[in-house]
Amino acid sequence: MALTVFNTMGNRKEPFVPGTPGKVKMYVCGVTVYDLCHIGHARANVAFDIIVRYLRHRGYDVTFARNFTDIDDKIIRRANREGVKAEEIAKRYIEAFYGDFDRMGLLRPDVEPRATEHIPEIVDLVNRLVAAGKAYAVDGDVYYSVRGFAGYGKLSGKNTEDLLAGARVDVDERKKDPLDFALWKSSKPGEPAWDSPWGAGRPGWHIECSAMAMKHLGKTLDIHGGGKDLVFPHHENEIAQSEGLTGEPLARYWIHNGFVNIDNEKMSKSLGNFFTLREVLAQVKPDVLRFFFASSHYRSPIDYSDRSLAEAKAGLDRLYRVKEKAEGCEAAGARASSVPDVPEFSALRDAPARFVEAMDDDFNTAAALGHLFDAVRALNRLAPSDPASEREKAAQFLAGYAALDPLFGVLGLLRSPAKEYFQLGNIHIRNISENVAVQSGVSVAPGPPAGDRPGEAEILRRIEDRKAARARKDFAEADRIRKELDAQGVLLEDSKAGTTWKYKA
RNA sequence: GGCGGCAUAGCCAAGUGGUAAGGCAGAGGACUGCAAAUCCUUUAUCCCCCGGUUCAAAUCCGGGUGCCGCCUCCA
Repeated sequence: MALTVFNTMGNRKEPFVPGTPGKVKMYVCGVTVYDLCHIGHARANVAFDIIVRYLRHRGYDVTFARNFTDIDDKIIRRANREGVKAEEIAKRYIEAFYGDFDRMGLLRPDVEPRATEHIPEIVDLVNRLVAAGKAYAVDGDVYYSVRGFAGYGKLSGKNTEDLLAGARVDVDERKKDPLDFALWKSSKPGEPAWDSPWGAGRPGWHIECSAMAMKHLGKTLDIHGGGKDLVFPHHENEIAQSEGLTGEPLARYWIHNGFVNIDNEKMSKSLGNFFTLREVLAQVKPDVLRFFFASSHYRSPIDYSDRSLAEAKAGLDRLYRVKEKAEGCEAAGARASSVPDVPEFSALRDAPARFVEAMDDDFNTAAALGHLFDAVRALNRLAPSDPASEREKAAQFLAGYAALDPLFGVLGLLRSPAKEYFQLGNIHIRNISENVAVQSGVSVAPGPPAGDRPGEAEILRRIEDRKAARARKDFAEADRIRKELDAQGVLLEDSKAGTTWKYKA
């Protein structure tokens, strides 16, 4: 079986064949650091995180690069508004980015180039484009001549005539052609600036990616990714810049993720209908968001709502319950044996192969999850109600779980111990987000009233009380205690091995 | 105006020619002192509508309808 990916270039699925067998050079467009990340950014980054994890699972040696755009008009505007330096804004939001995305369990890229650290490479690239007659300088600005690049529009399926007809932007008089775009922008007094052959200025938005991709990964990438909104003009322009110079394809495969919608409309800064990652993480654990993203295909739009998050949480709970049981078996001293070779457990035994089959089909995480749930049902049949006394079942259960664990890992799920997932309140999370909110001047929706819940010591004491009541068959008292805790957001669960507890929401 | 995508049960969501995965919610049963969890059974005679191709279509073709995205900074 072969991995196939949907290539935006050509709009179809193709067998995945990297330039060098076994190696994948991947560049994903990162964020412009002028504000906190929203869940749209989260989706994009989770999508590519899963792609990287899967490619590695498949045995590829992946070099993953993702940039920070740390200089641009929006950063400068914000800096002016706050009366601080642009680099300070960039620094603040890069830190915030890590704060949010490390919690999401996103792999750190192997290379994380920043535009401001590649000015010489950018200037050099612009210089060569000018020398090649592909670009021209006017009053300190440098523009790319779109008409001089025959392939313009091949990624987005546009042609230059239609683009002109549909142009909604005021034409800059200094451009030779309305379609031309800036490679280098001259700076106004007080703006961040770097020296260049055309005077003081800063890079245009698109050129940094061309320069950085070329420097760190070479002329042709295996995968170039980003959100759907980057197809035009960003990636189209990158192609013009890079291929205009090298004459070789910028990327073999172009992968673009779909949007997060709110009420069926694209979530975006300009529409104002967005939630920051931070707000969301104040209310649900990072895994819940990851599960939510993984339950749809990465190219489909997904509608974000309280309900969809709640459903994601319910589904994820089911998976964590399996992990909880595995931890229970381990704690009881069981060691993995093997899954019984009978048809009843075929879904479990076949899970790794089915998972790969689904993921090979353009990273179909939704189908892959379906197979994992099938496997979980089979695995639950092996679950011992008391691991300490059912040694054989416990050993078989552990064997089954061991087969699934790496697959969950590919999706970045079940990263926490189950005890933590079920028993950790999110008080600490609220504190973190509130602190950062103060720093960045961004409001954060209050999380659930986690502070009202009883702590572990208190809960264990009540469990002991209830145990005593049950021992003397005083079920009215036992039920009263359980209901009381239930009302406080704590769920008690009895089993042969004893009583355990979980926070409900 | 140009280009592209989507429409599957109460909700979410896979499925691109062979007779509807999975999750959530719901119903019944088993287990349990009772719950919860778990297991078993069950919930779309049918995949927006109308034509067509085919032995066979949710899946292909044509025509509608509805929704969305890009064409402007944007994951």
